[in-house]
Amino acid sequence: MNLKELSAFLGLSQTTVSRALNGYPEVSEATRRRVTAAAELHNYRPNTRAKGLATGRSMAVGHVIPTSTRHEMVNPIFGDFISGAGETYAANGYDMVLSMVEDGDQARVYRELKAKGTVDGLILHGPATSEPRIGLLRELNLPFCVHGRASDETGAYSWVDVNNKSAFRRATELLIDLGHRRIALLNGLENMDFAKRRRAGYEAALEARGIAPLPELRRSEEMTEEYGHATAREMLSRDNPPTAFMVSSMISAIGVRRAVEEMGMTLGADVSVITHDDDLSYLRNGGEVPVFTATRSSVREAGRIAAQLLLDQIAQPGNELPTRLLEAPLVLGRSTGPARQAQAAQ
Amino acid sequence: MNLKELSAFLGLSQTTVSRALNGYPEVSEATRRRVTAAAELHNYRPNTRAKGLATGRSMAVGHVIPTSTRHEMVNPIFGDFISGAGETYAANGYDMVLSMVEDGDQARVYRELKAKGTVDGLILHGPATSEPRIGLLRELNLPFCVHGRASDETGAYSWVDVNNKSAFRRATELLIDLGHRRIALLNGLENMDFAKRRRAGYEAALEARGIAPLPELRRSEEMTEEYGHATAREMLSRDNPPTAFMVSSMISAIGVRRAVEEMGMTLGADVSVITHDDDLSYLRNGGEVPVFTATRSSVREAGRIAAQLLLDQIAQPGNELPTRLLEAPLVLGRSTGPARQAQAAQ
DNA sequence: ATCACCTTCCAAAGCGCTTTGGATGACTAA
DNA sequence: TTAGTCATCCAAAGCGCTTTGGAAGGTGAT
Repeated sequence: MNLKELSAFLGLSQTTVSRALNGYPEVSEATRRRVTAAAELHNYRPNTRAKGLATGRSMAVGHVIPTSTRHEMVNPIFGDFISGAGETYAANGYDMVLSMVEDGDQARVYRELKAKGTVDGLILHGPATSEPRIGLLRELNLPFCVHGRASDETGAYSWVDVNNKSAFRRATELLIDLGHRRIALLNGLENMDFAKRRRAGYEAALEARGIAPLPELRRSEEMTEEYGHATAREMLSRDNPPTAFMVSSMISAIGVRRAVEEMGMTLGADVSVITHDDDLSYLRNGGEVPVFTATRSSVREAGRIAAQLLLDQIAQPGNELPTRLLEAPLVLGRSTGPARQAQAAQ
Repeated sequence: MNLKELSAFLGLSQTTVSRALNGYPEVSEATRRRVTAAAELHNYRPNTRAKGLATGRSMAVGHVIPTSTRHEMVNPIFGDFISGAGETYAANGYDMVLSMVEDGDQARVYRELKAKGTVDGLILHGPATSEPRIGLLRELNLPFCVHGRASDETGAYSWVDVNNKSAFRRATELLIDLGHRRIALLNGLENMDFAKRRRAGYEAALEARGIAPLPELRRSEEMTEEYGHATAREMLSRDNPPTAFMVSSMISAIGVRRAVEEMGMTLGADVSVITHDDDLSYLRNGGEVPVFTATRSSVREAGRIAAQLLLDQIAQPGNELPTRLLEAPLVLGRSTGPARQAQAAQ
């Protein structure tokens, strides 16, 4: 059933039917009711492409997901982020189109999405500290919202981010307060902006307490379980091992826990761990007392917000570019406790 | 830049330019080269909506991801599956549109996608044993491919599935061969088809060896880490605890491991665990010797294949509905070993 | 009765593409 | 020369919708 058929059925012009369905005032209430009833009856939905062609809008937003052939890693947080964003889109009549793109091809894909008119706007995932995509999207005149920030970017742009620096600073301070001095940092790849900020928070806390950050206690990799496991094993086997770990992801923290337990130690007693917790739906760090002490921030909620900020920009192009900084509270779990040497000293 | 402008620039008709770009033979090679060069120069890409309107196809396929408000669970395998599917789509010029939909709303969304003409086909995720969506899609005349199967469905449909039954049968047999008799099954929700098949494989192995499947050693839940942890703790605290676990997901298996180690036992020595491993990119069970003995099947590869089967159907509507059964080899890791009592008996 | 002014509706153009049904001219065969 | 064939190109219709620019009819004031 299309507009033509529906208006023939009603004995009305396409104009009137279209206006009735789109809430224009030039239609009497009586006919509007008649039209909507008939549309309902025949399960009429305007064809997306035709509508888009006529209005010049696609009613769709794009998510370009970087995948690298090197390690075929799909960021485990995408599921939750996209799920949150999807809620917002659904509530506003937008579709979400996903492109999986190899790192090098990103620019080409952005240009194509613009030229083909596939989407009205974009979410930019996984920003590096220096992020050429931002300039490109600005130049293409495509509305966008970044999940994260790009430290080196000087111009204004819309973003949603967690306050990574303050979260990691507070978490590190807690470890110091518990008597830990040798605190390792298992970070994500440090060309990623979030990782850079977390490291900054970690180092700020150490330096504020007169502790020198040690390069040998700092690692920066793709955040897999095996990374956490291998790194913790290696560090804990040293002569002067760390007594605590700051970890950038639950997945890697699980690897750290595996290493700790393999080596016959106990988490929260022999070794302390604080992780960042994205509050993933399939990896809850919950219960009355969480397993891991963690800086927690729901990435699903971030998705909801980013989508909303983007839709706002699309609806009102002239306005100031919206941003949102989310705080990540430090929740106390069972993976932290006083440092061994501190106990001995008391 | 649009067709009109491009053909004006070239001094050709829109017809000729369109034909040149789409590879029709009614154009001389010389003009074709001229046209493609100009298109390249101006970065011309045909508008998706206009093209779709003219051809009646959207060049997009839909993925409807079920989300339930009850537990807000996003299946952790979606990221990898979609990543695989996305590769296939990209290689064939298709877009992927995602809808996050609450369970109850699925039928409505399918009807809408059809009526609005948003997609040319669909991937059906998470089939239950009895799956009304299959009948609906058939009725809507939308090509689709199911990731998984639906046991109760009698008609033909296209699917890609892992041989869950034979995989879990073989895995259970291994545990029996190792001397285990009390083998627990931590399954997914058993209205899900895959879970039903895994249970069938597990029970077939037990019964073939004269072991009665015990209801108290069988659990069926959403496959979270906490589910694995809580269930293993509870079962291992009993008077007559299981000596081995068959687990339906790595995430839950990680929870089982946590419980085992918390209770002062060692995986592979005191308790054996075999899990299904979807070979997720962020949760590799790899290395020379994998952590978990597992039935392994790449869900990313399944995504690639499902997408291809769907595109084949769209391209050749008349053909037989393609299906594909993937075997999941049993890979030996460090989480399995001979049963304690068996050792004692020897 | 006349005019102005709403209210309610409609015909037709246009969005950017594909595709049908020729038109044109060059070349070949008789 | 004439007709037939081919290669190459084009004008215009159509995909399903929105939106512009009226038209028709009803109402109230004069």
